Amino acid sequence: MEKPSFKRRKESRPAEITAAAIEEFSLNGYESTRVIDIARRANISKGLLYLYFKTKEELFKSVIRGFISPHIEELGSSIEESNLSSEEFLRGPYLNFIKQIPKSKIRVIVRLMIAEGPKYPDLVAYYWENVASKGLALLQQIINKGVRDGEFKKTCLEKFPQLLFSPVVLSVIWTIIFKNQQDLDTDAMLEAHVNFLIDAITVNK
Amino acid sequence: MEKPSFKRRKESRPAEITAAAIEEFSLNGYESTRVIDIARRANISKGLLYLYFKTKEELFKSVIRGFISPHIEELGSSIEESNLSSEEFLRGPYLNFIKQIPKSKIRVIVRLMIAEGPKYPDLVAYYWENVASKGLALLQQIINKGVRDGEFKKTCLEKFPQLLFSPVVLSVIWTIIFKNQQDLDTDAMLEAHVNFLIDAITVNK
DNA sequence: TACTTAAATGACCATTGGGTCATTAGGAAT
DNA sequence: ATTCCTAATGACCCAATGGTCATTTAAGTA
Repeated sequence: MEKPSFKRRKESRPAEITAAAIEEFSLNGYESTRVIDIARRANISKGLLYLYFKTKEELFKSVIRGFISPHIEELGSSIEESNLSSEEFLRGPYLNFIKQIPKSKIRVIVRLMIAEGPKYPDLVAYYWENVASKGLALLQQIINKGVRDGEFKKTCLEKFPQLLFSPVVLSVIWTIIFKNQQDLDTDAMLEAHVNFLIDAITVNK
Repeated sequence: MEKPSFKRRKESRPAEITAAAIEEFSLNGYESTRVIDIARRANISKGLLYLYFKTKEELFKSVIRGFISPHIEELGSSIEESNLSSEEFLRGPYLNFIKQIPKSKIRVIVRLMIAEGPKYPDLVAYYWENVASKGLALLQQIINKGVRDGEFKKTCLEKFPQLLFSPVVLSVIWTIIFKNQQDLDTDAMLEAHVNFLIDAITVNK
């Protein structure tokens, strides 16, 4: 347990540094985070950090990329279980997935993308291609399937699947900004929204 | 027109500086914006800027506060015209109001609040008290009135008026981040959303 | 045990950028 | 014209920080 002692651990270093970096970046954003603080949190010297990452910027990008991959997986696996009806999918895997978003560290990514995105277009492009566009396509797919199967009516959700997702965005932003002003029960809100939508677009009655 | 020449213009300086600051902050965020760049854009020296604003941080706060006031006015005046039914209000003044948000410089404020908010709690508090909470209250008021008047059904919008607003947030974020990836017709989306909601919650049929 | 490799250190460098202040000069008043 | 006040300047100061590199030391090997 103790301080693991400053031994040689080539393989585990990058992950440790990355983890430390997430913490620091999430605390202060990119610019105000000092490399030395990341190094200290990772229990290494500044010099060693620069042995594994060429620059602060490279570390930053590495952090974001590393953080995204796991979520792609998760997204992918949701698609697999698609023997469910569209309604079942939305009420089940989809709702569960989005419920955890405002509570997870995805907040950090969102904050960093908004704050630093304009300065790192290649990062945004990466994020778009690997996460956002895929998520959007998934939503569209689900909705279209519902319509095709006669489960859902034709609505603006076909054209703007973002509307299904927008409360998630609001939840994330809210928890970043207004955490100390007013709590928002994001679970309840997201669930209410899904119920509301399904109620509004299902065919029968 | 020419360079206005470096004359004494005590009264107009603060506004000029503030305007320049908005531009620069919106370009680079808070940290990466250098005071000298703001000064240059305002056609003054760095020293003069410090005659009108004690620190970079004070200037930052001043910018945000100055930017918010006008929008409070606008919000206020919307309430005045409340001889409209809730549906009319939503389709009319409300829709017009939100349509312009993703196109206006409010983007800058949102970006800065997300990026720097955690570091300036007093700014967030100010923003919450003067803008966010008021806007939320207005929404709630409209919805409640609709329900009271028998115009709307009882729905989750009563408890989560944020759901009415969430596509606006998504639009703003989208235009900040994915401007270069994929355009989003925010006008169409916001209009579609309002129509959709009203359709789903109006009582008759 | 002696030797070698490279992981790890931290003192150091160079630059950047917020903030200051002695000095200059516009323009109003006499 | 002369004087005076202060808006305006920009050279300067210094703390902070990203990045480097000569040196140290852990650990594998013969």
